[in-house]
Amino acid sequence: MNQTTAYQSLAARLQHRIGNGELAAGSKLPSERSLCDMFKVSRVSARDALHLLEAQGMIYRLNRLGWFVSPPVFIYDPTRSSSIQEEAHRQCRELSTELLSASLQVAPTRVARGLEISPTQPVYVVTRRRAVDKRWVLLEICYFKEEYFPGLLEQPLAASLTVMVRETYGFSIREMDINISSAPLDIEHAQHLQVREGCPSLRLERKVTSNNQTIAFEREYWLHDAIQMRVKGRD
Amino acid sequence: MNQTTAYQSLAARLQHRIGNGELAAGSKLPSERSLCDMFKVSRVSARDALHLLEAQGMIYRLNRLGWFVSPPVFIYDPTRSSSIQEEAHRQCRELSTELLSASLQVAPTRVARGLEISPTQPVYVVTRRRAVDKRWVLLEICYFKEEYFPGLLEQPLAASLTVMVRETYGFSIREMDINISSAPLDIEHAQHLQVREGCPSLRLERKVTSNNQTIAFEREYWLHDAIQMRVKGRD
DNA sequence: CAGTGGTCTAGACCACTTA
DNA sequence: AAGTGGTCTAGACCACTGA
Repeated sequence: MNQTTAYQSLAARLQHRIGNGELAAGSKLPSERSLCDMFKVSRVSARDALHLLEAQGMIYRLNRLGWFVSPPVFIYDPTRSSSIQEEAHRQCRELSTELLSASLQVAPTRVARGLEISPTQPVYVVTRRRAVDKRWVLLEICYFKEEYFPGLLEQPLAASLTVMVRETYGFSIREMDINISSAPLDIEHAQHLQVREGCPSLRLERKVTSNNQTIAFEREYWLHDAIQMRVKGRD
Repeated sequence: MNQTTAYQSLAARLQHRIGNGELAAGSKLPSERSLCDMFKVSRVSARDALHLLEAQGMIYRLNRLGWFVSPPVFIYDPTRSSSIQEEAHRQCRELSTELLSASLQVAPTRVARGLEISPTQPVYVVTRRRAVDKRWVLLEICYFKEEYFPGLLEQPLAASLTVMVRETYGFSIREMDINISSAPLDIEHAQHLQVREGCPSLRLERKVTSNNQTIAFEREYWLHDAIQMRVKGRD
């Protein structure tokens, strides 16, 4: 009934090669034109197959660089008390972090509302990108209330912020409100992650409170195929 | 720098018409060939524009029926104690439920592990699909431990299962383990939701426990652009 | 510079739905 | 039967990358 079209059968064959390890995780696929020759299909069909596998999270692309086999998903608890760093170590994944910017500036309206401050009040904004096994998969933007975090810009901001909040500033985090949705990446965020504008992502918003004070607000954009979330829920 | 290509400018123009209400939520877009004529582009470019808007969650398609403007996202707390039914009512959304199948059968390995039973032990399996504002957006598969739910197949299974568990069987739910990930729909699930095989979805797995007993396991597949999740987290 | 993916054209046939 | 989206071909040029 199904699997009769050219692009579906090409996708199935590639999937098979990925499954049996002929194409290893992280490795580059043959170029689109090679695939056309190898499998006797037009480039449109080859690309349709690649798009299908991309939607399924089997492969991903780096803008104009090529198509690559996806590594296993990263498992993540957004209500974490532990840092992503620690989590990655537990899963034997290599994690790297790059600081993109850090400054004191006025927060977007929605963030100001989350932080319960006036929209004209400046906050610390820290933007970073993070890679799991060398692939950039996470863009994070953290907003810190100025009053609670004196001297924040002098801290080592490429290191764990969770640890910094806990140890340098002495906050014990007890409650977090979390919001998860699917959202397209805008052009700037997409470029940082080396993907196309509009690429679907999992957006996670987190309001961080300590002793009934909202002290920070974070926004994370995860490439949708790179992450799996675990939440321990209570009634 | 950007927005110079044919498909991007077409996408932008459609987005504008959706934004200003010229194309209302739920309404059908002009056919692909009409768009080609109207905007003087090839069909490939027109489809690229539609795919972009689809990835952004602005529009969706029903297999071979056409493209439609997406209604607002449904907001949902997966650690809910209230039923989806009640939640929809609160958001003034119309919700409908259709029972697809219900039977006593052997559970898949992964589910048996979640339920902490042997892989050969039969469980009640209830499959349903649900629509928000007439669009099928959710496929749910519930596995109930046989011993805790005598006579389950005689219950009104198109009604709220949350309420049934609570009132007919007398369980008060206190804890739930939840797993959220992006997953492609297999062909059977896709057909029930009238979308294409491989279409990305948000998959939610929930282990339901009451008094430290695992009584049920649920799996939900949400169309990724239809839902936003709110989680109240604690440390 | 050669090769890559990204974009694009102008056609075509098929499977399916609706009238 | 007419119209839709789904698939497909065989080309083409461009922007960008890496050697």
